[in-house]
Amino acid sequence: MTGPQRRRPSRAETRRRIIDAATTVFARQGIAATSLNDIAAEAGLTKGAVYSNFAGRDDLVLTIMEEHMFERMERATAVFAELADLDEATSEAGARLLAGIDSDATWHRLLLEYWGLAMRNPTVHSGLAERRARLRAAVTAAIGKAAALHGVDLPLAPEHLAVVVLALSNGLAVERGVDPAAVPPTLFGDVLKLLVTPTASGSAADPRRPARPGTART
Amino acid sequence: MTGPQRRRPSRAETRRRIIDAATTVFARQGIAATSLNDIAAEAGLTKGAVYSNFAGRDDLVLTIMEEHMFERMERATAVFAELADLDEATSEAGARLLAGIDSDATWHRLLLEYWGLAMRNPTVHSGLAERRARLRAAVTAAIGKAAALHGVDLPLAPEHLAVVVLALSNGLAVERGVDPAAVPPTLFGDVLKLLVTPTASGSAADPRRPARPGTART
DNA sequence: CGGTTTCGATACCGATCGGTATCGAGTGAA
DNA sequence: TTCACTCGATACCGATCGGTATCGAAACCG
Repeated sequence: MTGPQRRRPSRAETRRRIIDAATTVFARQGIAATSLNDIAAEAGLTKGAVYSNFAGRDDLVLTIMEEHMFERMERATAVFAELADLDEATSEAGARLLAGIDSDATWHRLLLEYWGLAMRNPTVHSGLAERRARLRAAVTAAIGKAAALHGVDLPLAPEHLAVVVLALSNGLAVERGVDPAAVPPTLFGDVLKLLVTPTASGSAADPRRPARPGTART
Repeated sequence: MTGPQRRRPSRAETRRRIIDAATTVFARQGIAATSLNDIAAEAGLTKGAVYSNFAGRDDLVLTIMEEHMFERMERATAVFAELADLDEATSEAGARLLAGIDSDATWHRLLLEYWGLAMRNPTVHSGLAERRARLRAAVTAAIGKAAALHGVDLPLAPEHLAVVVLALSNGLAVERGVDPAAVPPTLFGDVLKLLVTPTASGSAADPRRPARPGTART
């Protein structure tokens, strides 16, 4: 006996092959420049297989982005690991975030292109907003936890700090894509350190406190 | 006499109408989703007029982005105006930058989409890199000038601070596009303040510098 | 084994794309 | 007034798009 050899791949296998192929081609060409034929060809299948497993192009794109966003959120919280020293924690987190910018460069491109779609499509926008809010909440929690661990008074609210970290992650990815030399390896960590270090004049989020008297010039 | 009435618009006029129309349609639909017919129709012309004034679609796109980048660079340096008080300067700069994020929201979308194209097209990439380097230099100079004016020792090198400001501008634009409520109006200014305020433990970018002894300054 | 269902390949559709060839009206100079 | 030239409208091209209809083989099931 040759065993229970499948003559036809299971539906789940086919679907996964399509998703993986689409991910590959999206990373190579971008979402807008990729046709269903490109995806099917990459998967060694035809358009028929795609339409048998997905409602259409939009459905396929949405599925892929959802999956990647889910996978990515889990890693995002792991960045703010529990380290004993605050300086080490910030520089380490910064290093990991910058490393993520490089290793997930294609992902950043995809996300920003998807963001562009979301800006013009309410349905896509609401989906992205929901995912993004969840990611923001996760990062916020991780930051708050790390701050409590090191017993530091953050000059910014954890939720605001989370927004800044996410913004920097995307923004620095853009700058690094344009000119890698413009974004030195320690920059993210340096900025992080400044953002978590309490100032002599108190919280920046509480502007009622007077400015530093030493530098006051009229 | 009815005067020297032009029976046919000048070439420059037609070219400008096309550029303006393309800018409008790009802002509405994005670059990738806009066809030459869309542009021509918006301008009240036809494809023939476009091909008579531009080498092709890519040439038109490049022309528009170049023009906008040039216009934008001039405004970027004006953000760091000369204000007497440092706190006021940072919050004012932050407010202007955030206002720019809102008012130029469509521009940010266009720039990020163009960035996505540049990531996959070496020619576009080099052009964008050159423009971006110039913008970075301009912001760097403006920051250095403002720092000197206020007599403050920046914890980060002006050129690095410029990169962070540019990154935050794009990154916060993304977050604000997803969820405006996630980016409070004072956030940019608050972050800026933290980034220009010397820390008690010394400069993060230049650890050799000793801790700041009070307000003493060279 | 046989009838039914599933699934993906194939062929095909209308629409639209960027780009080109052509042509006629508008234009400036002789 | 004439003539060479400019410039944009028009018609058209091949290619390609997302999507659909169909059909045969494999798989499932009683």
